[in-house]
Amino acid sequence: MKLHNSYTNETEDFKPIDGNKVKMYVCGPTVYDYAHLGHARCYITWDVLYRYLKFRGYDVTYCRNVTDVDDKILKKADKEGKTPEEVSQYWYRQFAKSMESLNTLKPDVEPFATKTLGEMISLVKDLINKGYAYEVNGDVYFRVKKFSKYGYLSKQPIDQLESGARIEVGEQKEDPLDFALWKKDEKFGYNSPWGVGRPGWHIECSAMSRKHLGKTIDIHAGGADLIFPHHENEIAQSECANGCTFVNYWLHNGFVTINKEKMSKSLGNFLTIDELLKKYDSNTIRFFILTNHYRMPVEFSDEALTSAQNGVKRMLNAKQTPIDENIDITKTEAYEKFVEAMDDDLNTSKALAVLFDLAGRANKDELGAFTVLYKLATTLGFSFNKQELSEEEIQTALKAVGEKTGKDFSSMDELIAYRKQARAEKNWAVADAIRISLDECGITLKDSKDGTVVERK
RNA sequence: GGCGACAUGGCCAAGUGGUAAGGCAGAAGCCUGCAAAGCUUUUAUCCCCCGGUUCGAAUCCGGGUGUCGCCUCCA
Repeated sequence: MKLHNSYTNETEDFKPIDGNKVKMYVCGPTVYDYAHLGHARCYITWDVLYRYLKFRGYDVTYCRNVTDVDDKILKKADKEGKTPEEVSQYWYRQFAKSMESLNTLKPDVEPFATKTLGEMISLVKDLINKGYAYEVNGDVYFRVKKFSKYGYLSKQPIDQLESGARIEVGEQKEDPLDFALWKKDEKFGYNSPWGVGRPGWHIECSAMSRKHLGKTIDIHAGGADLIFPHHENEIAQSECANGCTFVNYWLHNGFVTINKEKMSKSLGNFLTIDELLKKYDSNTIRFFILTNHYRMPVEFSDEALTSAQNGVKRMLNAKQTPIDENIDITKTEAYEKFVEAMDDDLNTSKALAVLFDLAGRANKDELGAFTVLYKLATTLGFSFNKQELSEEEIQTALKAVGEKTGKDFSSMDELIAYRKQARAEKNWAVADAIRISLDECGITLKDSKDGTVVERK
């Protein structure tokens, strides 16, 4: 399989360090606010990679950290009169819920920064001992100029970076390029050899990655906005401390844009996952994201989401047959095409075309087509679980139909039976009134040879 | 200013040297009491513009134009 490595800027053959074992790290969220569609894209993309690697037989260890020590968390805690732990715990739960709603798999390891402080401190110590870092009045900085490969990932000439670098008030860096590994913080800090303070953001990932996956890992992924400075700094820290390559494959996803601008917290032009899920289901959001290649920008619009909704409906509403476990899907042409597409740097757009072809064949009663569709679509993280109508929805609908027809219905079955009778008597007016009334309640009624079904629109 | 990416039908999008996948929307037909769903058919002599290389380019090279991103926290 081939993956595009941001470090070399080339699409390379993927070869794990150790046989079929894959160590994969994804930069997780800083938990202080709602996750938005941009986050959804990132975590869905890497969820698909995780699922696909497993599908291809790799033994994957997926680590995604939680940054629970950060200026923004402290600010929020201060503002709301809560402890930083209360804030981060609350928002972590929200994040976890959103991820679950989006049908992403839980990472194998989900470390919290505050639970990895020992490793961070030992990493900073290593860097100081090797001369790559220095302490000034309780702050510790990394000596960027000592690491000759600095700027390689972001393709930035060092002199260019230099012209943009600034020393903030209160900082005592040797060089404007240097970045903080540890910041003095007497109010919210933790004990360290340099006094009470907090870790810098970049050291967190270096430490959590080393602790849970080791010194050299196969894949490190995240949003393209993390390339500089976050990932650049991680490389500097890890490679200087460990004396070996940090990551073999750097993978970065593109942004979600809205009105052609990057969707982000700072611009305030974001849609939260929760808001979105009120209007569109998780399959729709996943489909919307997977129609584009993961490195390309994706423009959000309601039109695009509606188009995704219609598309995914066609794909997943294919005529279902029981899953036949006797079918060896790897022997099918669809599997070959699917794998060829996905092996090519996760060409999900092409992979979806394979699924549409299978859906069409399932609808034409081709034996086994649905089984293959089911297995491949779930590999991309789509869910075939139809959301049942809730009791509340049913009661509301029964009431609405009751008012229209002047009849009391105690159950949906009774309603359907009544309508069946009406149809048998060619009482189209009643039959149609019921269907229209249900439609107004957001429920679609379909008549087919096999009977009548009702489902959410 | 430095660095990077992108430009394909009404919309989204794949394709990176051999004659334009797929989805959405639209149209026609079949099916249906009518719908919905499904099935069948149908929509780009052309891939931002101008040059060049080649038997042959959307695909390679040069030059434009436009859009976006990173260079500060950011998925």
